[in-house]
Amino acid sequence: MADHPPRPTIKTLSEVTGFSIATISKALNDSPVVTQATKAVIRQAAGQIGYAASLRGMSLRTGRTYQVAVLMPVASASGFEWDGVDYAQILSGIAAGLEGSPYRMSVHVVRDAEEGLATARHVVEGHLADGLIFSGIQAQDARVAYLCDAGFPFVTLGRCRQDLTYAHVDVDSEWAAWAATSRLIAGGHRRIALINPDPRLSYALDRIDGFTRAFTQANLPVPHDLILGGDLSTRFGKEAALALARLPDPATGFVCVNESTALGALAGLRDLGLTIGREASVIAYDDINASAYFAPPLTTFYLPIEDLGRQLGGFLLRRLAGEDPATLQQLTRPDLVARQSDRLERVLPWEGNT
Amino acid sequence: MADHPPRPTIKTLSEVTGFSIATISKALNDSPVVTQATKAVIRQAAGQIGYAASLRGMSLRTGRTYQVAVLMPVASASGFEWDGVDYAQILSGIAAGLEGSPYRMSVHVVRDAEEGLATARHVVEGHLADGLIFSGIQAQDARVAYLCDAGFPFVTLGRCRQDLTYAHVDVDSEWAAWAATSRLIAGGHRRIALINPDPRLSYALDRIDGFTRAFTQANLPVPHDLILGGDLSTRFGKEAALALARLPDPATGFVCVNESTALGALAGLRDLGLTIGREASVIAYDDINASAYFAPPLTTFYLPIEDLGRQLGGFLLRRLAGEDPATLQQLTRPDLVARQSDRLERVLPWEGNT
DNA sequence: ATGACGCTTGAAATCGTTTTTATTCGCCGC
DNA sequence: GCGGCGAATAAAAACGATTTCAAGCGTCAT
Repeated sequence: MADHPPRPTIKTLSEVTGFSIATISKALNDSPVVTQATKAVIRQAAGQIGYAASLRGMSLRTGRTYQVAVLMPVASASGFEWDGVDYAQILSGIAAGLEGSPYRMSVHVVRDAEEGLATARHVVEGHLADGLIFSGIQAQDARVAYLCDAGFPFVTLGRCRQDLTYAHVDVDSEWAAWAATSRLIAGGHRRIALINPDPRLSYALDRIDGFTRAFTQANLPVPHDLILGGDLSTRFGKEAALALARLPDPATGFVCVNESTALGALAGLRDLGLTIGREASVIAYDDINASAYFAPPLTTFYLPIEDLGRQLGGFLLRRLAGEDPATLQQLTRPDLVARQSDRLERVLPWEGNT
Repeated sequence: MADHPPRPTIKTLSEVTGFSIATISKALNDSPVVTQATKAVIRQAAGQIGYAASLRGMSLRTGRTYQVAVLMPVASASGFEWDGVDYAQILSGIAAGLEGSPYRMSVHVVRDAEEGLATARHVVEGHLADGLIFSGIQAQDARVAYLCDAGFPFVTLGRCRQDLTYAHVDVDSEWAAWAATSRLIAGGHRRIALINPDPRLSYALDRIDGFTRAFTQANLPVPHDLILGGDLSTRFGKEAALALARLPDPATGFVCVNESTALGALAGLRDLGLTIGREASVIAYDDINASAYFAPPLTTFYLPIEDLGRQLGGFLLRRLAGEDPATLQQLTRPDLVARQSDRLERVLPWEGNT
């Protein structure tokens, strides 16, 4: 190991300037008790010798860690199948939202919701971080309940269905599912499938709500038999599409939860010899801009997940500054990106009547 | 905020057991100066009251942070185009490799190599972590050189081309490119393109080497004009394939750097009305198991990136324990996953001669 | 003249560990 | 009987910051 020159501490700065360490500390923290003149001298000297407060020292004294913990879900259950979620982009956004603050980001990998709760507990009880960010919110979410109860600052990507006040950023899944379904209905589809994630997830329920609303608004029966919940893997998308398209009264429209499942659905429909855009239509949530390159390019609802991450980071910072969580809530509506035709081109028996 | 019962410190434990905090500390660190009997008593009591040493305190005293920093590259340059890299899986692997140790993982987002160097410097000089893990190694990599020089423990995913000894995990890209190219040559292709990443990356050069070796071994001229370097985006894959397939003497075989570019290449070739698997063939590196669902399913070389991550974590732990970096080096050969036909089916002028 | 009062700065305590040094105590040898 | 030694534990210093409280020092009213 090469030996670096020892990094300056507050003591070094004290010797250099002649002020006591107490004054130095107060000056650098902009305390009102020290004169502007003194502050100026100290700041100047600090810049001069390249002093930066040691997070370790601060941390021990203040009890704060200057760390933000992020719970990153990873779908090891499905054997690391691709799930179409670019979590790196979310992390990138969070980091961007934290930029300029002294907070750094630590990432904890969690395999499922139970492990998520255990990790949250661990972080809180071990004071491993000052705040928490996580996603994959369930309708009844034990982590949200626990953290609210513990009074620990956190922001979630997604909302649970419990009556709790907490900071969150979310996407209007109900609206998106409604819009996607309505679009397919307008294109002549009647047998529309909803390829959904794990039904315990809050946004899975939101999507079902939107899906249902589209049918009731159009005065059509809701095809409950075409709602399938699974994981986000391409494999599930394919299996689901195959099953749904092989029914006696098959599905012709598919509202997929994301691009990964949509890719699977396309593969399944292709295997059945169906031409997408003519005999079947697929619509998806789009996190990563890949559906533009599918065959055919898919109509999607685009979520700027990097922006959402940025919001998460920003909200957590404000929450840490003491802001009321009730004011830190945001709902984003995804943008429609129309690509492939959603029109069913075979003869529609009900066409004449409309 | 709800108030927790204050977490037990070493002082609490001292009061409970009657031993001094010095003895407690030594006992828990298994120092030989304290008797087995005393250790047993102290450990028992520690378990009883649920004592866990505060990382803050340890950190301040020892100078260690018990953190491992990971530099996560994010391709914001291309406007968050999908790059087909599931960094979450790598992080998951690293976390798995770190499991059981007191080390946690902090993630620093870096946009390019320069920022990577700046962040590495910041981590080292600010003592933000005890070790570093990063990827995207360039042939001449400033980060590797700096960290070697500073004597800071690190492990890389990838090898640079400088004569330095450091811990690393890598994939045999030379071999993979050779194998992919050879396979296409055997399938009758002569105009084979290499869709490569940024040519400053070390593995980009490895791939060119393997590509070249396949041609020289087959006594064929190397089509230097068909080597294109860009980013990992689907967009680049498409643009590259379009350009290469429109040449007067067009490429018919495409060795892509990953599934994202391969998806783009497929889209481009499809736009030109070419049938993949008959008039053109595409082979790729496969990180995420998505190519099985492409049209047609692609032949790939599969990289188990979660395993690589695990190795990275394990190696760093051993490096932190003082192990010689020369013993912490590993090269993995990816597995061939044969899917689509690599055979060129139009009439081959040279077929008669072989 | 003196005590109270601002105003600014300094001394000291504190956070929870580890590590160096000191202390206690029994025992052995002379 | 006493110095010395080894083994076990205790005391104290240190890491680098923040925070509480005290101190110095003009100014002004009494």
